[in-house]
Amino acid sequence: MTPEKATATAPERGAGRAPEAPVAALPLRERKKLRTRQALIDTALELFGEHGFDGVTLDRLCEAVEVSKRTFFRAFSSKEDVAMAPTQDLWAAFLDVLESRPPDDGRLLALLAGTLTEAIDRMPADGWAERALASRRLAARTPSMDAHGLAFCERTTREAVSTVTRRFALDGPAAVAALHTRLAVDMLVAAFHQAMDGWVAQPSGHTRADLARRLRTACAELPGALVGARLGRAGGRPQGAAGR
Amino acid sequence: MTPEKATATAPERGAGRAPEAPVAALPLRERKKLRTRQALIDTALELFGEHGFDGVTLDRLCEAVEVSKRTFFRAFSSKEDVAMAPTQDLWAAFLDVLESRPPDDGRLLALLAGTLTEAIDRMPADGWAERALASRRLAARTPSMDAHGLAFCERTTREAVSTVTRRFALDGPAAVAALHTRLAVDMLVAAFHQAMDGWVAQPSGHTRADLARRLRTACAELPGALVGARLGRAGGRPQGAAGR
DNA sequence: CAAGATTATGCCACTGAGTGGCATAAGCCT
DNA sequence: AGGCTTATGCCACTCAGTGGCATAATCTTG
Repeated sequence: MTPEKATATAPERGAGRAPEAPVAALPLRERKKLRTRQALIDTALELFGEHGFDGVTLDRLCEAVEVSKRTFFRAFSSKEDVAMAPTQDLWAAFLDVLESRPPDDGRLLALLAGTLTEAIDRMPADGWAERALASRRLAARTPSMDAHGLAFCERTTREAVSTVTRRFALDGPAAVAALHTRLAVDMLVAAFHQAMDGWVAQPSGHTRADLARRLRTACAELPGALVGARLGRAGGRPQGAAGR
Repeated sequence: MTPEKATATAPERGAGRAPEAPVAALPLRERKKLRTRQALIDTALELFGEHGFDGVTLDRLCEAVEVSKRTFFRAFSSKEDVAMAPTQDLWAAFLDVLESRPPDDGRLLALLAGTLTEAIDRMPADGWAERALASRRLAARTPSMDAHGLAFCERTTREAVSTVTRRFALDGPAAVAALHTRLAVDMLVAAFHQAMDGWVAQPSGHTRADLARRLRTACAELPGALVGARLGRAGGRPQGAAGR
């Protein structure tokens, strides 16, 4: 009723995560929308973290942010959507970087890994890591979020494949190239998941830099997993655990 | 109300997909339950195929099978679930085979691929391929099914990793072995998806054998995707694919 | 700066998925 | 056959998500 709706909640958290547009210098209307959106994300992550994803109804969330449910669904496509905003922002940046990256002569996988690393770098320094962490921890214990996350990942993968196909020429017959592209992106995703899992699991030190480091490590392990992963001779000396 | 509920629909389609139990020789009660389940699957695939996933309400489906909605939810955990039964059966068989497979000295990925091939072989010869095809085509145009499918795949992957970890010793440090195992399973999944996509896309010849063949092909391409996928010199001769 | 065109929001009613409780009927066991 | 177990049907309910329409805010133009 009163003019200020979302203004009350999340008062000065201006730092948005708009990939390319400078936050200010936007029409007032847009800025307001972004603020509402961000307030919904922050409040949602907070409430979900406290009471669990299923323990908070949309009505409750909307009430907390002082926004109608109708408005919520104009900003997000589903309840899961709002809780996955950090991940979605990352991959949106990934596609963005991929789109503008100069052609390369090296390996496709290296190109993709570099692109994702740069995307991580582009995330806002202020609160992204915290939000991403909260989001991932939530997803880990919320099946429906996990499902939506996977679906989003799949959509993104397809888009990445399409972009790569359009922008970068691959050696070999077209059919084989298509196969390789898809598999390469899948491998990047697998490595990223691996990195994310480790990153989330650690007790502290959740920085973007550390996530990027873990991504590099996981990518470096890919060849080993493919070529080197041999089954042991059932009882061979367990020098295995010594390594770490 | 009348005693025969699901008997009317899907009268003689006895061939279930129970992985290990002989269909007959089960308590009557169980057989009835299985019949209802199968009737729900068949009718669902039929109705969904005709009117789209969102074009059929559960009430309509339940009415067609003459079963109450409550009963539906005792057989399936969600609307998506019923439409994904074929895929779920396949992976259940995969885990089953993996559990009872003798240790091996070769590559992990080869072991996994062989296991999945055997699982494909175990699917009922009569109608599985048709159901799987209908299910996949439906999933392709139904986001929520896609999401659920991915989530199921993820759960299965975790279980497979856990089984491999328990039953097969891997060379190398434990942490690296865990990494390799997960990545190897992910690669198998990627290859399987690739195979499935091609299989579904072809106009005819949807047999289990052909699916298995496509799986082998996709697995064979994995090394190429990892090691060989080089970005072309923008016109350099395509000798890249030769390496295999 | 005022008036009109845009566009976001709130409110209301509605569909449809999914759940819990309880009575009943079917299959099961002895 | 009679009692036990378990599946089913029915009913009422919660909650996610949508469409329509009136209102109010922002933007644009003269």
